[in-house]
Amino acid sequence: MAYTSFREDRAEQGRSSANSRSTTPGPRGDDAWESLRNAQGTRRQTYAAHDVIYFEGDEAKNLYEIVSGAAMLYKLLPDGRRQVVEVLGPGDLFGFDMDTYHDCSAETLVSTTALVFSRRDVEASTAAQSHLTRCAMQQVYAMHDHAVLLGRKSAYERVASFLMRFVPDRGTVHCQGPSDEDNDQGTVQLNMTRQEMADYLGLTIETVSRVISDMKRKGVIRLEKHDKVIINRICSLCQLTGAHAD
Amino acid sequence: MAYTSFREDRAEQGRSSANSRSTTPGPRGDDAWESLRNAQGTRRQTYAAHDVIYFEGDEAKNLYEIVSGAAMLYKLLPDGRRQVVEVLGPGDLFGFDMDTYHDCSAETLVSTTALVFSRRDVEASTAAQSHLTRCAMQQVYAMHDHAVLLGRKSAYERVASFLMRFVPDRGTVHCQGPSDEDNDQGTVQLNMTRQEMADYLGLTIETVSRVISDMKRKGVIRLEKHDKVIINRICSLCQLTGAHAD
DNA sequence: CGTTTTTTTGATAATAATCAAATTATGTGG
DNA sequence: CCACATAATTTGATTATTATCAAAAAAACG
Repeated sequence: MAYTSFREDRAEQGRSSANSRSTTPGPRGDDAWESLRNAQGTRRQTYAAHDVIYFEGDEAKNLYEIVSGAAMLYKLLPDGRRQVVEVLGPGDLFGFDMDTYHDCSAETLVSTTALVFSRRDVEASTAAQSHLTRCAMQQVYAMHDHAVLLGRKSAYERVASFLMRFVPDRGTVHCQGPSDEDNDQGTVQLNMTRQEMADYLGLTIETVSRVISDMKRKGVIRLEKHDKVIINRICSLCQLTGAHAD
Repeated sequence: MAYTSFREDRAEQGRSSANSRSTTPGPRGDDAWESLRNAQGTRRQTYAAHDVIYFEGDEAKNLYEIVSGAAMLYKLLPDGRRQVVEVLGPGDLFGFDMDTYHDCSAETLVSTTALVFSRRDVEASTAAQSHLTRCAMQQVYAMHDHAVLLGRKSAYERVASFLMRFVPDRGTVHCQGPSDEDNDQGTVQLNMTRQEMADYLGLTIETVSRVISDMKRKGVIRLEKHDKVIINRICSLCQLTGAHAD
């Protein structure tokens, strides 16, 4: 089993979890959102890897939805320190700081296709607001988890948490353990450089590298070409995230 | 001039900044929100200081709006490490993880009055969604800033940033400098214990205490009774936040 | 006024950053 | 396809920052 670090299924997941509480058959706001995708002002845009989509401080005119690929949002301190605040994949929305100016810069990690919505269209559609709200809430959730990682986890725990994030159906509250007890492997395609990982995890590039090397030495993971991580036992890696009691 | 650490004017600020982009005279969603405040299922609740409003994992039935006072949201790791992820004041909304369960615990910092909205009412009002969206976006903004603080700032910079956060109209992009060049003082009433500050800033209680003592020694601030900070020169403190080039 | 809690201070240890160099991967033109 | 140049990653030695452990001082409370 192999999967990329940016789940194709994340949009679907959000949708289904949102529905789980509702007794109505389909998502309410998503029909409106679907029609926005075909609106006049909506266009499809492709970017190369490491293209800047917008800079922090640019006027916020558009809202973006990733169709395929991956992007990151980051902020810079004047002395050059960088913090990557979000890593986004298909189905994720960004740029919806629609009031005035973008609070972050946005850059692709790999070659990416995105839908670009105009502010006018989104604001005009009250029905689409509920989809927007749900996405914003989802991001607040993700940021809460990330605050725990940045504020309270060790370097080892941060890297382990980062890798686990890209393993589907594992490490979450709903985790049912391995489907096959004897073969609990997984493959994660890292679409980020060590520097990008470091800036996301609040570490230096050297520390990230050292932790990965150490995990390799301990037999937790195996590498293929620096950017492909084979997890030997997912459960073992999960134990290293700090999210488990034992 | 004295002000509490939890601005009474924050709700107003959010509203006015939201309007600045619009040519319509009044906020659109806020009328709907105002009517929700008087809805059937809405009640007013008061809490003592350090009351738990809900626990992480509790079913999310309600949405809360702080009328007066202050609260924090936090997450715990199984070994007891705590991260305070948000500090909230009047006008702020929380608990809107309405899908399933609360992702954080919520606790008051001081005695607090809140409006409690029922999930049903909020979901029924599509117009109110835009207010909800705006609040969620505002929280995403705040979390981005906090990620920079947690991931990239030193202990000294974290404490300085924390104090500056409660100085109105200063330290933001819109800061116009001191109104009176010779008297750039300010007073911040800390409504948090050292432990709560430490858990918010990703530090230990000892480090927070040491930084504050050091700022005192250097003449940047002055203390009154541990929880009242007098900033001698706001600009000097601002220089210590890491957000300035020089 | 004594007790309890919170905060501060001190000494030491641990973790991760920094500085420096080696190694490995990637890309290019012949 | 290979040699070379360039960029990214890894590894090593050392330092800096913050955590931890321990105790004293100050504040809050009944």
